[in-house]
Amino acid sequence: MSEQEKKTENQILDAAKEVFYRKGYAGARMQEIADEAKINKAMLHYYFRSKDKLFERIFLESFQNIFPMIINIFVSEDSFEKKIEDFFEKYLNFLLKNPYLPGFVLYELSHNPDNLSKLFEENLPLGRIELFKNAFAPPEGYIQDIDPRQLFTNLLSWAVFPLVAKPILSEVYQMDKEEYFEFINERRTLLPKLFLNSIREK
Amino acid sequence: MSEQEKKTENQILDAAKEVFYRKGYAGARMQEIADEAKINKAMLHYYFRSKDKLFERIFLESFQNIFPMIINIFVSEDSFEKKIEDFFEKYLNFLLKNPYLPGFVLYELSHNPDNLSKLFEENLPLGRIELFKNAFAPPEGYIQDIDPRQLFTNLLSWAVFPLVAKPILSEVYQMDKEEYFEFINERRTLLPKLFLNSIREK
DNA sequence: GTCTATATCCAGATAGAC
DNA sequence: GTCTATCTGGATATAGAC
Repeated sequence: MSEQEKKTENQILDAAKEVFYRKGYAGARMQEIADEAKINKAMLHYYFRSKDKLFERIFLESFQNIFPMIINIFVSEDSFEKKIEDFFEKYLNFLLKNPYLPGFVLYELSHNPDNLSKLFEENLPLGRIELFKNAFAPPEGYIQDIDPRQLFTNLLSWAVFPLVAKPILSEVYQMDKEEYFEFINERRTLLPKLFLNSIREK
Repeated sequence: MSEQEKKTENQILDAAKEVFYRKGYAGARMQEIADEAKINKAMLHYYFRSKDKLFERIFLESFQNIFPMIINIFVSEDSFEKKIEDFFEKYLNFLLKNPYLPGFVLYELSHNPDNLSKLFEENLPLGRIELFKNAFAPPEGYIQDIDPRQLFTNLLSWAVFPLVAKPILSEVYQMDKEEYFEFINERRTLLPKLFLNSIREK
């Protein structure tokens, strides 16, 4: 593949990501992607054959981007507290750079649950339940009799939801883009404290 | 309006809600709504003129359903602890009965942010910031120097996110529909404890 | 008010010249 | 590989008979 082809392909992929993230699969238009990529509509089909194929490419990349970081953090040998800190620090950082990603993946998954289990099998390590049980057992000093999956859900909720709900929350709180960014940014240090507090044995 | 008309209209509204919730605005098809309502496609237009108008009706109703309960709970004269308990109890109960509602509203809002502020102005009480400041000031015994909006965000995240992310989480946790329902149900009593813990002064 | 048939439009995809 | 022009299917919407 020539340099020029590579460049065009990347232009298309960037544009497609942009449009699919904003509009979703059903709402996206090939014409809009072409405009955004500053190329001709026919070229899209030349490079990617169909809207489906182009979408699949974008979706898979996005999907695969979401999980590795979480898993890596939790299989590490660090202390429980360090894992929690790392999670919020790194994951919020990642989400701030890709604010539309979680909403996109969540939405498309819940509207096309068909290949969901296949997707997970192919892209996530087996034995993921055991992984949670082990990685998510709070040590002494913390409440013991809580389903680790509840705790993990809480962790994820605090990190992801404020980005998915950005349009609503920034409206309710009357924040502009920068203020909301800063609001999320504060959570990087706030959430580890609150989360550990929430399960601390008294 | 006759009884028969009323009945037909309700059939359509129920069907439209079902389909829009599952597919979103762009993905929904008038034909599918007609089938679901067991009527003719032309009847849809006779009753609601256009897809846009039908959607608007469904969306507005859904939007208005989400907020009143939250507000009512937090402007009550109950103790802070009671408010938190009430919130999770009632709101999770509501969400369990309407599992697709939050995802639908979140998604459509983030993809059509145009009329968002108008929507809020017309459907939510003024001075909502003051409302949060007052309703969300934790009393003595709790950490004081945290932005109340952060706390409210945390509250909402724990309640709403697990439903929006149901397809993913139930897959990761390998739960079927009933198990996931029970999983959410457990949170009604779990979350108040954890949330209050998270901000308790030591 | 309800239906069938049809108009209109638009989006995805392709043909074919260069 | 890139473009213009065009095909085709499908979706919203309407006309018009009953």
